[in-house]
Amino acid sequence: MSLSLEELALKADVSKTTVSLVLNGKSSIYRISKETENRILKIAKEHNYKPNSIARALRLNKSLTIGLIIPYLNRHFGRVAEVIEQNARELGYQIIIAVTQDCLNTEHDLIENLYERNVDGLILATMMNRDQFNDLSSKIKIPIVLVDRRIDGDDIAWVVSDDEQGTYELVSVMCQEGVTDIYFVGGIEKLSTSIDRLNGFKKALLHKGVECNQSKIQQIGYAVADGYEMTKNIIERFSKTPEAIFTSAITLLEGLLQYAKEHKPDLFSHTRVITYDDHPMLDYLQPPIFSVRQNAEEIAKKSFEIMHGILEKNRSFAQELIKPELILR
Amino acid sequence: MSLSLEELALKADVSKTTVSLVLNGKSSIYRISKETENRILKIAKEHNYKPNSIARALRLNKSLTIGLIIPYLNRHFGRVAEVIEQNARELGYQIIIAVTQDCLNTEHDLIENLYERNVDGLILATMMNRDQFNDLSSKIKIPIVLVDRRIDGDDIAWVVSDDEQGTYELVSVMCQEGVTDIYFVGGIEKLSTSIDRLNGFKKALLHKGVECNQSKIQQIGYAVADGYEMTKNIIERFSKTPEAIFTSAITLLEGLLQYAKEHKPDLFSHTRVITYDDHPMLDYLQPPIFSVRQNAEEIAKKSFEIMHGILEKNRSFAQELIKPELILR
DNA sequence: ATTAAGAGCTAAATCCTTTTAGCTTTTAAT
DNA sequence: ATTAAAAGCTAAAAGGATTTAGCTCTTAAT
Repeated sequence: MSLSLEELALKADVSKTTVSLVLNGKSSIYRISKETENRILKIAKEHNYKPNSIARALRLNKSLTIGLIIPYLNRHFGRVAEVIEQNARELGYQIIIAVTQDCLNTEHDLIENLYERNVDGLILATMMNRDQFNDLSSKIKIPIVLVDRRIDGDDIAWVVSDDEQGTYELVSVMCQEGVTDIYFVGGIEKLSTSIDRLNGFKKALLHKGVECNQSKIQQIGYAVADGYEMTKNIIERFSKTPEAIFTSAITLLEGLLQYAKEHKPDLFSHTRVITYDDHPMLDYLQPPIFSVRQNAEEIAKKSFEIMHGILEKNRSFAQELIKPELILR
Repeated sequence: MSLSLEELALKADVSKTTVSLVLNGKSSIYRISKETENRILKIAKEHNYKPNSIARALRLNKSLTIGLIIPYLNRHFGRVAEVIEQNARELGYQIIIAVTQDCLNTEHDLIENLYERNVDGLILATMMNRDQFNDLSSKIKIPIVLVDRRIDGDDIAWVVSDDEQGTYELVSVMCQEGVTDIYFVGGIEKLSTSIDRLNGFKKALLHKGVECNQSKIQQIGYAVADGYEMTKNIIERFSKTPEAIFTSAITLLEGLLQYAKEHKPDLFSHTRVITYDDHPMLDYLQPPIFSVRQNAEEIAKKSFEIMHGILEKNRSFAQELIKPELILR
């Protein structure tokens, strides 16, 4: 590494206290003379002095490090992570990423692990419910910002896509076209993403005067295989092919496509498919699949902004719904 | 945070030295009695003692943190990062991710930044050439493992996909079918990924007795827009539509698809398209696009393995070519 | 009874910064 | 000439772990 404060002090012929004060901009408060100040600054610059971040973290009890815990580093969360990282770095923070694979136990382990490793805050795409989260909050004395998946509560900070509204608008487009026999291919039931998307789905139908039949709703999980399974159920269980299927994540759409390719090549001639989440490759699929694009950049930006506000400007929690965008092809 | 060594020592009625020795498994070396040892272990367990990682890092000059610098957190690098993270965590390491956006200056800044932040090693998808890398190596006293992009050199550790072989095999499939009028849509020219893929490309043609015409080779960059541009060049510059186009990354394929959609909807009726990198959505595109799937998991695993070997088993550098897989649809 | 060896443990230094409390010297005021 | 205030700087502690050198007490040997 580079020089230490002490070595600088030696070269400048002052104490390390003086060097530290000068470099931390406290010269005037401590009446360090302009001359000494300049000498120190010059020497520090010449030697490209950088304070040892670990010693600093120990003394200040502040590591300038944020933990980011997400289910996967897939397209969506990869983009979220990328943007959080850039925003964080600009303000002097580092990001430590950890991946849960949507396993609650793993999530708990990772939180504990990062907490012990002295991160200053956690940004979390959680699987916890409210009780679990409250338990955690009482144990952990660093700020937490939820991302992508929210938990109801007046004092919980979160930034999520407006899943309900996005789904509502997308499904409404179908309804507008007279298509109301729509099946819901959903993810992990208890997550806010599922709850909100299902609510938006039902609302759109209701708005058209159609009560949603419970048998048209499936919720297994967010894996590709789950999408395959649910599609299979829909196709095989009902004699009539559906007018439309809504998949509530891009992975579920992948599962649907896989099933269709293997067992139902003519699916698209009878059935419209729409999906939450967008993907550029959808532009090249026949027939066109309408989608809802989440604004990953904005989600990322806001979530770090809130974290930063809590850490440095002692703002308190905040909640943000980020508008997604309809993509009609 | 949890208790400190000192507080534990107080409870166990011994010095903090003793506690430290016991917890670090040095009881017998320092002749700590079984009785004392057990008492300390019990108390430590009861209070769920975890050493303060920052204090430890300061004292040991070892942060158990690895920096991972990659161009983007896209599908490929996202998966690589995810697997590196999991492997690292199992062995007690954390990963700090930073993203260069394929900008050399950013890369330099990030390396410096992570180095100052006391990472123990760097895993790097670099844009540097050999001289730049040597410069860096002489300044930076931590191990570096290159990933995805290699730099020639006997003492440089890297793990990359066997780009030449993968491309050779893929292009050979076309040649086997009698298609030899193939265009190369390439990325950043000086990177090993480009050099190796181009070599594989040429080799496949040569093997079929076809000398590759320089005018069929384009190399701008790895962005989607670059793929669009190169496709445009190929289509507009030559009167005859090509028999086949090879895109050397999935982003470039996206650019091609975009151009085709906008300006050349019948491209696929005349032209075969093949690509480096795979993507599940390719399964659902018409016509089928052959591809080469990189083994991101293996690349990730090996690169952390090498890093870990250098850091803890004082092995030296190593180099690994990971076999990719042909996907013929 | 003295000495040597061994058992069992610990004081203090170290890693590098930050920060508090206070020291010495100069200048200004009476 | 004395005192008070200001100027300019620093010693030392703190943060929490690791590690070296060495202390004290017991036991065994002569």
